[in-house]
Amino acid sequence: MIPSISSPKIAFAGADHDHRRCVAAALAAATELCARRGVRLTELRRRVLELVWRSHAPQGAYAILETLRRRGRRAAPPTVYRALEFLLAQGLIHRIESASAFVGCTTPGRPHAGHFLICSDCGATAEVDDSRVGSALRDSAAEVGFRVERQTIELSGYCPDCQDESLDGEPSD
Amino acid sequence: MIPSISSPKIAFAGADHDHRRCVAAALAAATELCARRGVRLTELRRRVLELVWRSHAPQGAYAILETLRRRGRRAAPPTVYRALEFLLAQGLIHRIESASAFVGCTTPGRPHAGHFLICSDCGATAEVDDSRVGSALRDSAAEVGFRVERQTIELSGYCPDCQDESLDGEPSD
DNA sequence: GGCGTTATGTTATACTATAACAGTCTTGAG
DNA sequence: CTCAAGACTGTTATAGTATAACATAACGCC
Ligand SMILES: [Zn+2]
Ligand SMILES: [Zn+2]
Ligand SMILES: [Zn+2]
Ligand SMILES: [Zn+2]
Repeated sequence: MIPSISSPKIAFAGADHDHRRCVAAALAAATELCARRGVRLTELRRRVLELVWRSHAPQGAYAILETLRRRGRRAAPPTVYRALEFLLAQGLIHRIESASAFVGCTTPGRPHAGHFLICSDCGATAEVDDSRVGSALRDSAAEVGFRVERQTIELSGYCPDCQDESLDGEPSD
Repeated sequence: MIPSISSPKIAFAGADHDHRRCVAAALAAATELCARRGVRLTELRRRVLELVWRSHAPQGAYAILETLRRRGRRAAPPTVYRALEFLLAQGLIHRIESASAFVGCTTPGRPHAGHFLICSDCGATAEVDDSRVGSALRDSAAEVGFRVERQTIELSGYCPDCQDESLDGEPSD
């Protein structure tokens, strides 16, 4: 195994990527998925999903609310939280506990239990599903007789882009 | 491998254990540690630590506040949060992000990055430090060029005691 | 169109956490 | 011992996150 020079796996969307494609793909997948399941991706839910996908950094509920209002929609906290609740239930978004914020799911459609890499600098978040992590956790839990139902795995640190920048002389603060 | 009959590792304090010993041990360790580091485990901080250790279930800041007040101490939210901040900095407690609550550290004294098993039924929480999990996560992050600074790993599910109970006929909900 | 169900609007409130400043206690230098 | 600097705590106010409860509106089936 010679991983040294080979390009790393892609996990973080580059700073230059065409994000409109991300959003469009997420909305298309959500539309298809909800249709297949016979649940309603209403206009409000679609707009909230779109705002969650506004960036790859987790979005707070009140930031979403604020934007909805600026765009002319009547909205209060329950408006947003109910939409988020629906999107969570459908597996279209995830909640980042350590940030009290929400991020779009990159592989909706089937159950999956991955983990998140969250850049402390730019906020960019990558969703990773690594079987080694899952099995290590399952083994570890099984050894003490614990039955796992839900997992929250969030690693904070620095994404490739922000590590590079810190070399360029920007005082890390 | 025949794990069936062999007793599992101990991670969860049994429902019957003498919890006063847990508290006493935690306070003693904290006293010793703070003395060695030259930081002050004041009366308030000690009392807050004791209240965090009131149970193996994570304790909310406002529950601690409430108890402090009932016991006659003048206290407001900052009183508690400042003490919790100190205890976190000294590694005497951990914050459970998915519960916005705090739990005593079972192995204070040196840096460690383990994970938590949290019973959805009784709340009991076990702190586990499994090298396989750590290395799986580190490998996984390294492959995508992510530099990990902090990790939040919280597994929700059912502890051995509560799995047993659910078999005893108690309707699961 | 009537009607049950689902979704959204609206108001109020609970829960979690921190800012800002004042007063008190501890500690060590002189 | 005294006092000044720093650390700790008290106090008030407010920010940020989330939900309860009830009213109204939209949908979808008959
Ligand atoms: Zn993108
Ligand atoms: Zn970054
Ligand atoms: Zn105990
Ligand atoms: Zn339990």
